[in-house]
Amino acid sequence: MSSNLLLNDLNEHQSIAVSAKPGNMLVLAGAGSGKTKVLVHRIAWLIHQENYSPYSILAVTFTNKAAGEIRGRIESLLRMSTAGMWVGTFHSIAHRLLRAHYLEAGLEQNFQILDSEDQKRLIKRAIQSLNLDDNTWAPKEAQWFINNKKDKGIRPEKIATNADFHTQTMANIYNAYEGLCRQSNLIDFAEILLRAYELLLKNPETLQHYQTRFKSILVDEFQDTNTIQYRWLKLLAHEQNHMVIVGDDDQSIYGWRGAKIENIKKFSKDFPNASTIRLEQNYRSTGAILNAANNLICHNGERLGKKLWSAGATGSPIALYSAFNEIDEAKFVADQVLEWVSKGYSRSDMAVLYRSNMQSRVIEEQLLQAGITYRVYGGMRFFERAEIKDALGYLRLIANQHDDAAFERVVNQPNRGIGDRTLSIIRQAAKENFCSLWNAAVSSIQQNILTPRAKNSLAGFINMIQQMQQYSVEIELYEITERMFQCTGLVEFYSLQKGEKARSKVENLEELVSATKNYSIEEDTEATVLQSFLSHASLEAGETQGSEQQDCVQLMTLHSAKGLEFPIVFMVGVEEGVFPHQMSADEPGRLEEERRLCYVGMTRAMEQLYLTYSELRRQYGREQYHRVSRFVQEMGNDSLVEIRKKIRVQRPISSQNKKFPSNFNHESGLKLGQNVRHKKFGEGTLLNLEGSGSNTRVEINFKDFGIKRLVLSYANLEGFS
DNA sequence: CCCCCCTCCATTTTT
DNA sequence: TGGAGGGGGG
Repeated sequence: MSSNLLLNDLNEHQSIAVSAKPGNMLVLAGAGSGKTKVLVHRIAWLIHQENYSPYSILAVTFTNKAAGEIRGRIESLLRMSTAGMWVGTFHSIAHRLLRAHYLEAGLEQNFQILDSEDQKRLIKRAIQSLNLDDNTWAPKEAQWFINNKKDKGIRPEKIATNADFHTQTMANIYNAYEGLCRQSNLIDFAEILLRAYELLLKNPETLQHYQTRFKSILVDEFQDTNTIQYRWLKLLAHEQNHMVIVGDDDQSIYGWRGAKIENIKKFSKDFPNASTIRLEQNYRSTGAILNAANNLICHNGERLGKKLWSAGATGSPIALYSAFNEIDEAKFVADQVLEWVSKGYSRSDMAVLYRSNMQSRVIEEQLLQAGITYRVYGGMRFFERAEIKDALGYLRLIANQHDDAAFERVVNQPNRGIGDRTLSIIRQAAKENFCSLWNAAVSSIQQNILTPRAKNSLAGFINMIQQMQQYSVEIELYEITERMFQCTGLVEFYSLQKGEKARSKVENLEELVSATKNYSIEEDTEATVLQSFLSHASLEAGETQGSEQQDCVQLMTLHSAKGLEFPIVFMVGVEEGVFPHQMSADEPGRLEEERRLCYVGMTRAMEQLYLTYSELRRQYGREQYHRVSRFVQEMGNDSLVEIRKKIRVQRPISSQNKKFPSNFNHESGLKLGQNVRHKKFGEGTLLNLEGSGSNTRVEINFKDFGIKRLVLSYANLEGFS
């Protein structure tokens, strides 16, 4: 491949970035400026022009999707396999290091990954093991605390002993949780990064090996790196290698989960010889959209500075629609979709972007009513589904009996008579002997401290796992899975249940078998295929929906829209309190992140951007008036045009009125709002009446006792007026 | 031991 | 308003 070909369809700045002499480089790449293209071409350039071995390249991303895209584009550009190249997410690369150096990292060979749900369960156990109340000490909050500390590289012993009681207790929970993880040979997501960092920090020889191996380190979406990710990258840096970081401070929208926008500035400081290249030419959006986006983002202070421009047409102005209520807003979107479809656009050319997931409901209802197919992004992924996690739980126990998280999950799933009573005895034993639940279960069978029934069931369970474990070394992965389904009765359990839900669960389990059939081990480690598959399942949770729909409107949050583009974009709920969100509006820093989120949303649109807001919105069961978002005004009015529609939509009669029309007559002869007297509670007003005959229930607001629900036939009410 | 009802709560998400 | 989780009852 000639250098010409690699630089052929690049603009001046892209070309400079791609063909620069090897050295540290910061590429500030605006939205739609060909960031991935530069990354991919840079890698190709290093290989072809600078004679870098693919083996010496490390490319890091945040999502599997981005990593896959880089891989695919390199492969099609260079027509070579990327097998020797390290291209992956922070987590997958850190995991790869841990696999290769598990001893130095203080792990056992068969360590497995804990996803956030499992993590929460284990934290809950840690809380209980400290004899703390898990209502006062919410596992969710502790989980946040622990992950937050890990993201900053802080271990429990490093948390000041003179800290306040709350922090102290949290540190204790953190510590106890770490103990449980060690015992079960498990690591959570944050731990993968922290361990990999500590591995390199504590083993200079290993560090040196990778420093000399990776001659070029390329990082995508650098503005999203957190403290530990940055430190890890900095460790890998060396005089003899160089780093190319690509990012956009204006698109930093993950501050709330630890991303440090400052890392970009830190990079320039820590690598003073790094050159900076700006990619400002946008190939995606019309001039009108870019103009408004630029205007908006100028309201943020402390920017590195960047102004998107386009060589293309100005296009039509951004359309602003002021809806009467959220139903009207959704109807407007549906109407416009139909109009664009009639002009020849595909439904999949259009996306509806919203700030929070709950906003999708009304939109979905109206699209459904208009007969428009749609797809909602987000939600359960394949490997996160309960039935899949059950199956994986069994596979994990087969791979490692001391995996407490897996043990807890499947020991009584499907029900085999090992209830909470038995389990708490096992948990107690495990706690006292500092051993895994598995060992505790085995010894409590031997010691005869369980009821015969429980003992039997438990012994059966232990036996079953042991047997499957024995088989597992001889047979293929999919055979292990199929056999596991037979032995555990998991598929049978779901297929005996009725309904659409149960049917899809069985289908998912079958899908898991085909996933195991298709799986082939990616890299050579000492890990077994089973272990490797389990890691794969944890690190790559899979698609949201099993099968891609053909042609449908895309519904997603603004966050999940990052990196995507659509000819037509609807940004809905552009109101104060919704966007910017109420909870982010007060703090200047968080407001700026909301503004960046708005910027990200706008720059998704290629041809036409709609902004809609609703004057009246039903939220949390009450109606509230909203003003248009401050962001709209900040966009300036030279690229905006307001759309008006004549039809006004009335809200349907509220559900309460539907249930009880005004002429409602109950067989009891009682009327809502009527005064009644009760022997014990005295006088009150009848609020509600449900059911009939002996099942009739009443809700009464008593003067002295407040609202009570009673069964009418027992209440002996006396009506009066 | 399971199911139902009540209460409480309510951004954004990847790995 | 609606979903999830906890507690109580059958």
